[in-house]
Amino acid sequence: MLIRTHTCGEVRESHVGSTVRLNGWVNSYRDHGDLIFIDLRDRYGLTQLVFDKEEMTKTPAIMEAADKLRNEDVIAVEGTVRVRIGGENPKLATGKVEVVVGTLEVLAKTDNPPFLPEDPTQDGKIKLANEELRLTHRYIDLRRPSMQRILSTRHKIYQVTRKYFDENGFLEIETPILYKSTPEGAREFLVPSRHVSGTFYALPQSPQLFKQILMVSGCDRYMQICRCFRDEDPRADRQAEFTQIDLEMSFVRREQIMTMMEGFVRRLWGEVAGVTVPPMQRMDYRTAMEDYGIDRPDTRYDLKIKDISAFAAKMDFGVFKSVLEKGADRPRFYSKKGVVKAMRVPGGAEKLTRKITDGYTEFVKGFGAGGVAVVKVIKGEDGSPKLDTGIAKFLEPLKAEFLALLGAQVGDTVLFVADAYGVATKAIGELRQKVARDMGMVPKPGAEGGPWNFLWVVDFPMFEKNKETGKWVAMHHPFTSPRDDQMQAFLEASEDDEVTIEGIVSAGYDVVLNGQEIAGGSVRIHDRAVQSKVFKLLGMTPEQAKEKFSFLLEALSFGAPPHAGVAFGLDRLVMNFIGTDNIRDVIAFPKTQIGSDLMTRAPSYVPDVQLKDVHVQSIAPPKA
RNA sequence: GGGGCGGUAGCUCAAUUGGUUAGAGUACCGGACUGUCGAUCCGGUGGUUGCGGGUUCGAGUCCCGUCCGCCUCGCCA
Repeated sequence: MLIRTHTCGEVRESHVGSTVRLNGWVNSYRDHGDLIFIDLRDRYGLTQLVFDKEEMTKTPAIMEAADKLRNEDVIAVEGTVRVRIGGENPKLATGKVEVVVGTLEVLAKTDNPPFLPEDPTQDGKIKLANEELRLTHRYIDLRRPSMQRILSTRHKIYQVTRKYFDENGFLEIETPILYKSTPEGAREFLVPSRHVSGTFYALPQSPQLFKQILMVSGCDRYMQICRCFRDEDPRADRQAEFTQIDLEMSFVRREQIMTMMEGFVRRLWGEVAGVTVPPMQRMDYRTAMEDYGIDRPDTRYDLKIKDISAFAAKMDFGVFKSVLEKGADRPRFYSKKGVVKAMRVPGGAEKLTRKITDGYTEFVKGFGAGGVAVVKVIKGEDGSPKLDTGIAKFLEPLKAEFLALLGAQVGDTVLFVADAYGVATKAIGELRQKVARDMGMVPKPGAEGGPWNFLWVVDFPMFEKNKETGKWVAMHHPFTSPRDDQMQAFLEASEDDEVTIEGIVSAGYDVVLNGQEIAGGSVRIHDRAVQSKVFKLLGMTPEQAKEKFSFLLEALSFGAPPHAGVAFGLDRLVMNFIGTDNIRDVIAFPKTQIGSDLMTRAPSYVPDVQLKDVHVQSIAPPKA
């Protein structure tokens, strides 16, 4: 075989006159009979090859072989670099030169490929094949230049991550993939044991407990780029199998680990995107929920939400009145109290047509809310603001107060959602994001010059009530510590003191980037008594806690240092750098919505003998 | 588990809204061509319209079921 001396991306004018060998795939061919051009591709780029009959008088067989070359054949060539005779191709980095082939070796002929690994063009003349087809033949799809760029960006992130944490004294330590089942939170993937019939491992949702135990082990600073598994339905930005940058530090409190994380974010964006990340803002959970209706606010646009319940109570509008009257008045975050929330949309009067705002009602219904009330502020005949459409007549008697309350001006639309606190908050929070998109207020970061808005969200509640069971569940996870100044109150709180427990704030923190959670973590509990109390509040008996987490509780009782940690969603980091909304784009071999790998056709049926080995019997009907 | 969208040559899409033999571009096959770079020109092959039922004189089109893919609600400690 003609082993390559250069890649297809590096041949330049400086190579003119020299003999080179190239290996790669036929990207395209232009056959003029006795003159054939081939664009040869590898992951570094394209180089034009020329097969010229006049130069092949001694080896005419090469012309015949070149004539038969087709897209995606794999070849090796040896030839001479020269300046292009037909003029430069400015689209290619190698566009000033070409290689006149003297020797051709066909390394592999291809069958007619189901699609060609071409990136879509701006003009729409080249379109991507179906994702389904591309995933089935992912080996072809990954040849696309943009997929190669994604894989290399991902690689770069791995390298910067390891370098940063290595420089800061972190040890990279692998934790088991065959984990203990701890069925809190996400549904787990189970793996049956062959040695002990009837028992199962679970694949880790995260290496949470092992990394805490590494702290007890004196490892002091740990990191790992690890695969995590959650057997829940996926979304455009969620896969059952995903990658985290996982870490944990000993002898720190919240401030120290947040500083370490910010340093990482700054390094990563600096090295991968050439972006200087300013000091990150902080927002407490309560403010996020009140002003943005979500725990991961997108601060690239303003569109703040305002609770106008007190004002709305003065309106003679039946819908608002009945909402405000219904619902138990519970004091904190998950109050069932009826509220009226409003959002002023600057410039909305023109852009948000009746059709669009009608759509908003359908939209919020999806989140359990009844609908969206609308009012427009238009210019009256005397030039002063006038309320128009929707609920204008109900607002008219309180117009001045209303305009002042929301700072509404001519040209604005104000949208209202009235419902129980939790429903209204969620609905208008989601609506806020939709309105921002509809209004064209969401700039794309990176290439389009939009901002990278990083934000810490802190001071989450420790616990929330499960809507169905009415039991306490940990908002983050049950190993999260109360904030230091809350510890005393937490330990002293009686279990049935719901008001106090609901008000306990944790030492957790999330990193939010442009409305997306990219990392989350917390100071952990390192005191066995605190951990036991959390388990108890979550409804676990001491026996159950012991059965599930005895190793943790024991570890905590044998000298556990104060520690804290974080996990970054690596796939989402890549998505941000690449600018895609599709997580499958940034994973080499992703799965579909029902968890199948279209290329390998996993999952698959296995022979009964294999099941018998692991003491499992399938209750599913046999399938051909 | 719920809601929505989609599946037509290898690929990307059409098919006058139920009406003749399901078309086009591209890919592929054959031919021509020495300066192309989306090469061009000429000719050709290629379809159980995802699958199974039903309605109808007649179904790619309507109905039911099913499979697959995507988006989404729930879910994701």
